[in-house]
Amino acid sequence: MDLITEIYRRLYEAYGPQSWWPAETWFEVVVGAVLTQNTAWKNVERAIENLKRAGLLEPRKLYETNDEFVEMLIKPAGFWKLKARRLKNLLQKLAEHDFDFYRLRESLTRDELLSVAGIGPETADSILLYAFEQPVFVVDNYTRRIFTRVGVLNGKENYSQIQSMFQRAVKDIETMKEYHALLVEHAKKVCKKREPRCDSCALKDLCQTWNKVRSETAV
DNA sequence: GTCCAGTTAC
DNA sequence: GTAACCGGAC
Repeated sequence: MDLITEIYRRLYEAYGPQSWWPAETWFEVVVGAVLTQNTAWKNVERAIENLKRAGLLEPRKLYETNDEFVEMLIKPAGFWKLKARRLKNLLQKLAEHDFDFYRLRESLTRDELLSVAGIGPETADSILLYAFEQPVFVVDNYTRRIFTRVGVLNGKENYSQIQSMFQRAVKDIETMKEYHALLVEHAKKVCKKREPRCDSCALKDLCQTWNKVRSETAV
């Protein structure tokens, strides 16, 4: 069994099903994917709640709202001026498909998303996978951190190289959704940037970083 | 590498 | 105080 599959099994065993993305509608996934760029999810939740209360978590409504009002509502998520612009850019693209879920799911391509200013590979793939059920693996900073520490990556691979590696091992959409969610959970709870909790890590026996520390502190 | 630029964790 | 946060553009 390959390492990628084994790590999935370990994480699933440790954390259980995550049932991602945490959102009620496809459009909430889209908005959340933009707002969470380099931002703690807790702050994104506040921004989404503000949009929801204002009745703007609906594509046409948000598209027609002036930027200043949107900026005010999404402030808790940070980068507010930038992200209001990015949401508008993205909405303009969705408008080309009449904001229609089924039409978008049929015809919205990755290249189209990447052509939108402010939508990079991770945001595009999050939208494709979690909003429109397309089989793409989402690579984020957490994925890089965990697999670099374990020793599968050397830290110099680019996005598409890492994505290819996962997509060779994982084929079905549900596992792709679950795997990324489990990596996020693991990175937040255990494989943290500062003071990782290696002692309680489900991957420690597979992890180069952990084994290095162990061999150096052994008597 | 730097900017963006709010909120929490440490 | 400052590092970190489900990045992307320049």
